[in-house]
Amino acid sequence: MERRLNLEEIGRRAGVSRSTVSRVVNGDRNVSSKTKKRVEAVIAETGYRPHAAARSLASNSTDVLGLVIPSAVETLFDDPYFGRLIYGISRTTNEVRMTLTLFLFGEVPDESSIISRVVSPGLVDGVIVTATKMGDPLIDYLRGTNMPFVVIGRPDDGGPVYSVDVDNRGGARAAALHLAGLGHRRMALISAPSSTSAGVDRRKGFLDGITEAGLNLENRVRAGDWTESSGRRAMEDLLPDRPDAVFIASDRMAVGALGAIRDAGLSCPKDIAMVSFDGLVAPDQTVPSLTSVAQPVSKVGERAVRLLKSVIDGSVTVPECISFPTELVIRESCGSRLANGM
Amino acid sequence: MERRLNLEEIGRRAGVSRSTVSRVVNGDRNVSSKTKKRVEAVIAETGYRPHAAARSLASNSTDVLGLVIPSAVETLFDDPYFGRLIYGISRTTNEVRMTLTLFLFGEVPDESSIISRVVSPGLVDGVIVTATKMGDPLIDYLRGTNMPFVVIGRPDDGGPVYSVDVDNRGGARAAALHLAGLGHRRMALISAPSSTSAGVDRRKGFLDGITEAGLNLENRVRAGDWTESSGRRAMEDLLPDRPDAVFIASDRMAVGALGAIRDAGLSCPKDIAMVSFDGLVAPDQTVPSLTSVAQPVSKVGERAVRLLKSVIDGSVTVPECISFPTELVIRESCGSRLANGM
DNA sequence: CTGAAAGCGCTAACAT
DNA sequence: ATGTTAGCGCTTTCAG
Repeated sequence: MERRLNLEEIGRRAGVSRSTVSRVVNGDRNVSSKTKKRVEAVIAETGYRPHAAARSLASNSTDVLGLVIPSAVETLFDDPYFGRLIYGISRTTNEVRMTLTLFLFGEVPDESSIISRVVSPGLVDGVIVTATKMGDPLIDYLRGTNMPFVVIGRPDDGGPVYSVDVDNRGGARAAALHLAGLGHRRMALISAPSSTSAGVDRRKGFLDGITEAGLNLENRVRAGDWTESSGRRAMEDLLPDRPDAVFIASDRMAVGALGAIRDAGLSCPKDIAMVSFDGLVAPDQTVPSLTSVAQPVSKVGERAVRLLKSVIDGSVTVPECISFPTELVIRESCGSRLANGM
Repeated sequence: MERRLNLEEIGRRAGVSRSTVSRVVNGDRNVSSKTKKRVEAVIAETGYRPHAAARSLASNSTDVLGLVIPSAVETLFDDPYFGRLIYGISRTTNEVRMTLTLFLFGEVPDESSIISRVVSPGLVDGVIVTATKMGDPLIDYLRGTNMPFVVIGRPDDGGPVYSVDVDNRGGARAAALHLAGLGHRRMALISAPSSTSAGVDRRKGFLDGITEAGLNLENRVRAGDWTESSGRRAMEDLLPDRPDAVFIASDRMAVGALGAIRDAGLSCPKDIAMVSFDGLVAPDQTVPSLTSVAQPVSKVGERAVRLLKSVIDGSVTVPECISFPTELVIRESCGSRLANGM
């Protein structure tokens, strides 16, 4: 009859106690190398793997971390942002030898049942929360639990949290100043939803720059929803107002806008110059290539994991907001190479 | 002093035993409604949540399922396929009240350590394996364990597994016949990697159709790697051979190819007709809109979850391969509307 | 309908 | 360096 493969059984076969086997498995130094060899041999030949749940229960730590993505179902398919972010998070999670659990909120009815699972003790050691809508109750809810969490983005109410963000405002401001420096006067904005912190900050930053340059937008402002088609529609809607340059709050929307410009028989950057945000579209994927405010997405993911780990193990205890700089990557769509005679 | 919140403590406060509380939590019918009310009240006011690890250990089931995506890092960012698939899987996982854990293999060194975590008992009840390279040892490895698993795609060696796939071959064949019916004779193929089953099957299917139509491809075949830029390069490389129509094994690559055609001063579909595969690009995202063999990606994900659940709970015990039909969605890029005078 | 009691497989403090 | 022991919080017979 087959015995269940556990510490006790491995110990029996190796002629040691279960504690010793546990020590070997966990790399405890207090084991003679002779014993260690023997135990490792038994483990190898039996294919023994420790039972994760038992280990979690006894050690009160799961080595699992959760990634919560609420209400972003539409853009998740369409925007390379989340793929990149998940990649950065996943890679780092592997690196620190943990496991990643994904909590994707789709429709609203999911929400409460998922939330309660997120904070269920013994499932994850901590969570990363991303793409939170401004005023999302999730943050407050998490504050009320003792589940460690890190927010990606800027939580709206300014309350103390651990967070990782990029300098959306500064990046968008730089875009405005760059376009103004190129001589554009009738600038326009295609913004992202003001329900997200990135949307709000990029809008503010662009307006900062516009104001600094002594310009204004008049009515040349349209709202997109991160999707390519929303960018196209916004651009179509904007064309009658004859902007000479436009800042678009995401690459994905910019790709849509490029289509609208082309369809209207106009040329970017000659008729309309364009700067977008993200830096996630390769130069050879669009004509013209996109001048874009690049954000280090996978670094953000990596940092969020490391920060969360520090919060979990108690090495960081005072809320900190990490912000990564953004960088204006100049390519063709802004027309500055043309302007410089290149 | 604060007591730990567990079954025992809830029972103490409600004046019942821990067993009764457990019954209430798990919806056991053998509890008087009076007792049930009282216990539920205590649970609500204390915010008690059962300890997942303890539950897993005692019940020998985690209610967690794993999604394994090996070696697909490049396309994960770029191709809407994985977003859609993850969405379908995640939605269904929520629906059946389970939790989803993500195992993303990045670089090779990750692999063995992740694999061993995947099959670690007490972590997940079963896994869905996707995007497996042909000949990937992972399938064989999983066969050697008693971890339930479902493969998305077609495992290469034909051994018995539970799998969910789409009719790649039939769909690609339909594409060939459609183009042939439109009168094209110098057809071309931009294929996907032959290291993947979808790549192989779409290629075979297209060749089936070409042969049936009494045509051949001569040397008008190029290989892409699923990315947009590979599609662009392949198309550029193909143009000197003057194809009058091309089948491209994925939408993403087709978008790249469209750019190459445009840059060459040619027109799709007038100069080159095009049919691609996936049906994942909205009609308004490209000009012309893509005629594409649509596959029901999120349904595949949903079915995989349900099948896996059946395997886990033992209600399905004989390996079955589920295949979803594909559907040729005719839009502009194939030129059939022009041909019909529409 | 409810309670008592025996584990699930592991960790960690303690003892030797 | 190794073994002993007492839980971790839950489910699940088994009694009653």
